[in-house]
Amino acid sequence: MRREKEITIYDIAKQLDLSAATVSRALKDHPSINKHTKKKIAELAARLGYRSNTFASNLRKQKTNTIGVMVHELRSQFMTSVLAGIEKVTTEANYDLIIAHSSESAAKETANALNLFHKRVDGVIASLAFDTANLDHFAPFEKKGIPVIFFDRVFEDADGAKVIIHNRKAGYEATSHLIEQGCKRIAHITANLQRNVYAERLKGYQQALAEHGLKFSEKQVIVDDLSEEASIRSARKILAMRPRPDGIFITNDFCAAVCIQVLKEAGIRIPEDIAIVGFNNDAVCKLIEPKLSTINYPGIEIGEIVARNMINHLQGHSDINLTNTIIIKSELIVRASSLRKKK
Amino acid sequence: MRREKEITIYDIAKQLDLSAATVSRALKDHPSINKHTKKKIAELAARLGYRSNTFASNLRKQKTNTIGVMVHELRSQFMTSVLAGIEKVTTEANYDLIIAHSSESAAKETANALNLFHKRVDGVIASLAFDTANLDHFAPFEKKGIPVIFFDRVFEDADGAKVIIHNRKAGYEATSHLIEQGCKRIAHITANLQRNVYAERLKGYQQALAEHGLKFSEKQVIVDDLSEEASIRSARKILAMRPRPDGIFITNDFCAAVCIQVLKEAGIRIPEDIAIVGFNNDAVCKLIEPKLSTINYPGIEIGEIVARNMINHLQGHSDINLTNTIIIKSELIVRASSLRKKK
DNA sequence: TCTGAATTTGTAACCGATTGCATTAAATAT
DNA sequence: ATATTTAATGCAATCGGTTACAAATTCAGA
Repeated sequence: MRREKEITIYDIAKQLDLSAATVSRALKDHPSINKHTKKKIAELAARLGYRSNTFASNLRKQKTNTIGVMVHELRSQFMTSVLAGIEKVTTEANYDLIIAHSSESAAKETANALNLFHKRVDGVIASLAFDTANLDHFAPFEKKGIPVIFFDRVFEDADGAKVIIHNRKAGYEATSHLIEQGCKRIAHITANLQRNVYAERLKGYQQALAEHGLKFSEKQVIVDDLSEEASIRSARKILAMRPRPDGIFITNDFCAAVCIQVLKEAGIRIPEDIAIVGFNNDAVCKLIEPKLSTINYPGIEIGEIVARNMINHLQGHSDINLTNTIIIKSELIVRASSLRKKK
Repeated sequence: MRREKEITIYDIAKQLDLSAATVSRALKDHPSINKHTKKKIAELAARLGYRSNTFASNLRKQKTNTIGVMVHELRSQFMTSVLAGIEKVTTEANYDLIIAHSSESAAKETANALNLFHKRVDGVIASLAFDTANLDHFAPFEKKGIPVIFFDRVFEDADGAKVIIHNRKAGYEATSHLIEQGCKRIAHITANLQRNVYAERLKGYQQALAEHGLKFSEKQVIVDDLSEEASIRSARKILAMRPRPDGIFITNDFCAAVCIQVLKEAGIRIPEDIAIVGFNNDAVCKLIEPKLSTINYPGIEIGEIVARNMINHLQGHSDINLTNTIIIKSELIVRASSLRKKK
């Protein structure tokens, strides 16, 4: 298991009686190298199993060809879809990814940002943690001119590029749909309202209520953390409400699935007694009984668009500093959990 | 947005009238540097916003501090759990990850291996694609002495380190459980039998049948690809069997969830008419109706153990070439989908 | 045959951190 | 006061690829 010596451009140069400069240029198809020479070099390189040393190259070029991705959680359908989309685009463009996840902790997010900064990523793609209160930890990137693009969880008022869906509109559509299905007392289960996604969905919910002459009450809004335990807690709160809600807009499919289960066990019929709309269009929507109405939040597309913008910026084809916000289409998908009226 | 000049150890050295060597040693806490000097250097480094250049360091040290992870699919609970486990351990040890996924294609897997090889990862952690037929594409790593550890989908007979569960035992327990619940005609839905995980589970299934005096028939084994469409196809095949099975051991939870849905729609009662056991213990198990019995396949632990072994090897604390196979504990979790008898 | 341009290749200085081998200074022993 | 350790720091080469600039070669046109 003795390691073979690594082949360098100097080895190739020596064998062909050329200079390292010529080999270097030939291997990257520089126009001023003779075609015939290029072919000889390429052949020998292949035969010797030459592999370019990225570190030497990066050191000299002062580029890392690496993009940092900061996410709040890896283990959700949505996030893995986003990552798959990012990966597709960046791989094609020959960029590496460093994926860092904060486990929903602002402290860990700060540490991750610092780490990526030290690793000298060329750009950062980020979705904020549950309790992130400001963007100070992204300041070093800005100071050095390193592009940062946010997606999903963002500060909508902050400067900087972001890719999001129209959360308010989505919340509005989900709630309006419940109203159209005859719901009069619609509750809302959501998470930390400091996060734009939840705050905006709430606004959409309120707007729909207002426009249809239903009055809004803070008591109908349950804020917790979307974990399994929180979901059970939330469902129990719904059961305890008097009068009981006849519709719920839940800001996450997994949470909705757990709630449905608790409600069903308590003898509630869905959608007859309570109609429910979730959010994200995770695979679980189609597996539970009844199937879950939801808002389609297309992770792959989001990932592809974020990554495409990043790459274009890094390669000088465009400038994200001129872009502020990109809004991706999302739409309501109606399934059995909210369908009371036959068309 | 003008980029500030990057600070190097030379800048620090000059300002303190020291040599770069001293600064380099001080920053990594080398014992032969005076405590007082170290403190001065650390302070100035912090004040100037110094960040070490990984490329220069890697180039000199001939190490990348990067581990390549090759997976067949990102978008499953199991795999993201494994990744979370790997990430936890490698981050602590200050290693980066490059994650490459093959989308279940052997061709893409080969390309990924080559890519990681050129990126000079220090080690590789891999789970094989659906149709990978040999390990030739890992030969370059072996030749250079780069450690490769396989997990989940492996070639059990091949040399090399691997981390797996006892799939045959798991298949045996799942099937035995169904038999104990009174099932007489037990079908098995699985995937490509070239993959050890499926082949072994099948063996366990056969063994359980044999030991309990039930006869095995190839007609009771359905092999497809575990996608949603395949799962529907498989469920329809079950419905068409005469006599109809009264128990099914399905080698994947998602597939089992889809099957249950199709069967329920056809009027089959679960578990009364057909009892079902899945595999993996994904979140979906507890969300569907009835809740799914399954084999707990602990992704996080697998990831942590694989990564821990890799790091220990890389740091010289142990040698994976002396290890062959690590078997992780897995166990049957009984839920409503298979529970016919009350205790 | 000679000149200027075009083509092709070479020279050498980087990029920034690491480390074996001095060297110097300070402390201890004789 | 001198010899011997011990502690602290410096020197300089090295890792491998890139690129501005210089040099050599070839070719066309006069």
